[in-house]
Amino acid sequence: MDRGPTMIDVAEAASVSLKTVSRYVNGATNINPELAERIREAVQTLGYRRNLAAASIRPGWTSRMLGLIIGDLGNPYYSTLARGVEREVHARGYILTTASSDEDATRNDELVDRMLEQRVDGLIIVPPYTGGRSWADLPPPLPPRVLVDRPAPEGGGYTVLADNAAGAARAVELLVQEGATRIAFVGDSELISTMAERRQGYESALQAAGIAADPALVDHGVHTDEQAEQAVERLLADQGADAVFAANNRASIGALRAFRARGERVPLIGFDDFESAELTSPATTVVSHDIARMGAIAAQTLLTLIDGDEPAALTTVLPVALRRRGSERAAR
Amino acid sequence: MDRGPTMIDVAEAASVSLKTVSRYVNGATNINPELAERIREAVQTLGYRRNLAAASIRPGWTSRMLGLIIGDLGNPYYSTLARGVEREVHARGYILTTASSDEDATRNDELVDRMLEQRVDGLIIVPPYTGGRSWADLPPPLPPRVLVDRPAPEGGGYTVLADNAAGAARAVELLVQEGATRIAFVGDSELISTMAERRQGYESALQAAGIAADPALVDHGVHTDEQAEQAVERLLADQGADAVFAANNRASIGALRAFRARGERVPLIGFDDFESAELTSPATTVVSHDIARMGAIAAQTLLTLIDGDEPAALTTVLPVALRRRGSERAAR
DNA sequence: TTGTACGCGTTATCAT
DNA sequence: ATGATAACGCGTACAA
Repeated sequence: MDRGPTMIDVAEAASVSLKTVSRYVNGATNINPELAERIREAVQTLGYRRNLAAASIRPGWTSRMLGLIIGDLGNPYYSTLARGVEREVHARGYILTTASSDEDATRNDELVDRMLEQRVDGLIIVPPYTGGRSWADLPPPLPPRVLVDRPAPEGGGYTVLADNAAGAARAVELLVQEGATRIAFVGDSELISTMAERRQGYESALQAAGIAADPALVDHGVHTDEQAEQAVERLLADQGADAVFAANNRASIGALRAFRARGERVPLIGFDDFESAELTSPATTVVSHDIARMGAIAAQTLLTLIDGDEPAALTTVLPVALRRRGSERAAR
Repeated sequence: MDRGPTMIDVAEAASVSLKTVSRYVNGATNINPELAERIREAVQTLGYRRNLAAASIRPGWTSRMLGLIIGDLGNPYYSTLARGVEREVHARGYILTTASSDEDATRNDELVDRMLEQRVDGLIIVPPYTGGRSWADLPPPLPPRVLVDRPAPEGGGYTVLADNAAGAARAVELLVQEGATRIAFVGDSELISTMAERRQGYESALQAAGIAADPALVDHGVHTDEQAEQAVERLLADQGADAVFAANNRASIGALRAFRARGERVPLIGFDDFESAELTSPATTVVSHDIARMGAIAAQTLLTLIDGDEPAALTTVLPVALRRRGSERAAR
């Protein structure tokens, strides 16, 4: 099998030593222009291509590869996050290997192992919901790591988060202000820290409004659009909910489906924006944050660590904004 | 800097030769159980981790890394595609380095170079709209490559596509059937082959229906939601369009926005499904194909090539389905 | 079955 | 400024 021309071939073709070629390829300045020209020519005619894998095994050298592990690349939320990371790291000459953990701790651990074996220079991870190995249990040496969207189950580490509790509280506050008293909470498992925080924001806003929280109005078992639709249908029919706080975009979409199927809607506010929130009737009000920016900040934090510098903060909490579009009001 | 324990360290700790450790790590069977146990122990206590980068430079060994270059990871269309690819290659033990070209040929070429230098075992590429370097101009050795979603500008190579012309024709056919005679075409640049094909399907369906194509009803200058909104507004107001064929999901969303702003809609069919097509009123009819499957097939084709086998087809064309939801009918 | 010695493509040391 | 040579971590002839 042809492995392509190497530096040695280039050196021979240019009648120059190996080291000089290495210098040339790495952009060293102190090279005789005449030799440089010979090398350039040899590189051109031979079609020489650097072997970064070989270079990276040298002491002091790195792969200039970063790893990103998220829940599901197919989910627009995560792909937007990935895009934010990508922009930042590409600008610095890194390439990104991306992988989906499917929120499975074992899968996540396997991916981490694989990327460590591949000798990535750093890792950005959205920790899976629960379980899995603690970072501290891994044998050194370990590259820098930054957590995004959720803190690590075991805590600790550089982390970039959204202000989930405040966002949820803000949403519930507005629903109360619009006259709702029985506000349903529809979301994913409480084991996910973002969900726990949103739930907490929901509770505290109710408390602040002097409304007793009714556990029957809360559904934490929603993983898909379909489950969300059923949950909302049930909460409307059986629990007399007079407003819905949808704790993620799947829940929002499920709620909208339930409204449509029922031919009747109640005030709704969702967490996280979604592509066509403005196209629904009425347009859907959401609390949301800049996901791409969250990714970019995580990337910046990681690159700072790789440079050996100290990031500004151990935990960065991003603000959440209310995008008021109409769905928070009662029908008609 | 600590580079971590190597095979040599493990061999010493287990009082065994380097080669035996190598055998153990690579899962060879013919190993003295006693030595294997000693090695296992040493690996454990030392926290040994394989260095895949070092292994990959050996002759006959590969990086077990694949490269994926798409237009924009942030676009749900491409992230779904990426997810499809990911599923397939992970199952085979490969990791995926993903990158966005932003449809820029130069950027695309840079990314290709970078991945070749990183010695990926194969490449899956959504070719940028136009220009750039021909694959044939690259010096060998080159890993296998598969094109997805669009053929290479220079033609050739293994390619996986959707049946764009048929899909577009199907959509226009239905709009005609519903009574439309002045159907607007709203899409991105004709330089993109998918767009050219959809345009062609649009034309041929009109012709088949005996309707003269009016170039004034065609807008190929739409790259964003906003531009699509403006284009549709203009086509409705100035050109008397009585239906809209939106040639991609950005165009669909722009059309829906325009309808909303105008307070008046006309029959609409879009190309490519989008997250909340079912939530609009009426629900949006689209022609679409299984994007994740397209990615999976591209991945399978690539893996077949990597195995040294011959893929079943040089070009695979995936069927497009009509999802009828209501928006193809006239208002009220 | 196990070990020795070498090569993979690159960069760094050190002498020239 | 340039070149000979030694690593880097690993897998494989080939010998034992």
